[in-house]
Amino acid sequence: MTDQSWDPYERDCPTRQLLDRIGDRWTVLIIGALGDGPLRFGELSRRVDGVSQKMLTQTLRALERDGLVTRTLYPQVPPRVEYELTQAGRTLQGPLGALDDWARTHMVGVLAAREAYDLSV
Amino acid sequence: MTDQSWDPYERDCPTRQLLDRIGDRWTVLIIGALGDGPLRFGELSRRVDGVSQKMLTQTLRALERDGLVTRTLYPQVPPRVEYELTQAGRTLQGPLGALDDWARTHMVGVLAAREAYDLSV
DNA sequence: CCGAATCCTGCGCGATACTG
DNA sequence: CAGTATCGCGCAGGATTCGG
Repeated sequence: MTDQSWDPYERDCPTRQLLDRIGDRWTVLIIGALGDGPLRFGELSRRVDGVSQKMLTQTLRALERDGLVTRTLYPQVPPRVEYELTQAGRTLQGPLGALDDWARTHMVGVLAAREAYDLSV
Repeated sequence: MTDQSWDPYERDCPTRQLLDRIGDRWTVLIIGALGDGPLRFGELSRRVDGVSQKMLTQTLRALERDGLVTRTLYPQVPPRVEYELTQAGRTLQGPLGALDDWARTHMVGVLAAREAYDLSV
């Protein structure tokens, strides 16, 4: 063994792969919105304020592709589609919830630090 | 009170603010790299594989501005600068570590689901 | 109601070159 | 070693329009 105790962030490490996947503006918010149970397309777009139809569709497709969300089409007219977290998707709720808690606790301080810094410049 | 149990993701909620802040390719990796203790600029750029000088500087400045990282200049030649997590910055290690653990456990499955999905299309 | 397809723009970010 | 300055492209993603 070497004395290298730190495993560096290589380009293809799991952390990077996850970041590439959820590191956009909408994925985390959509997973959060689905946390309470299945939602229809329209309900989702209302809960995630400001998301465009295109990005909502695109993000949901990606989540479905990765096995984190299921898409269920009820063949009726008008069409009804429901999205729901899979088992795997639900395992993300914990880590994401921790981030959410951090945000509620610390973001005020961060914003204050930012203002103070700007004044000092 | 209303029967509205869900607090929607308004444009300025803490979650969104945090996401706007750490939702880029480098911030999370840099905080992770600083988790073991202070590091110099050059050490950081070696640990975070692929980060450009520009993005490393830029991200570190933003972290300093938000009170998550301190920058210490040792006036000697050649110059020596060390970056270190602040108390507030260290409180992020928990939530970020949880995400990291998730990635190590589940990303393989996600990648597999993705491949399966692509084949089925 | 739920999407797909197209067009168009901003700016994130990498590459490169230069300072103290 | 640790930055700053400038240029330029790629592409995420918003607006809009059309289909089932």
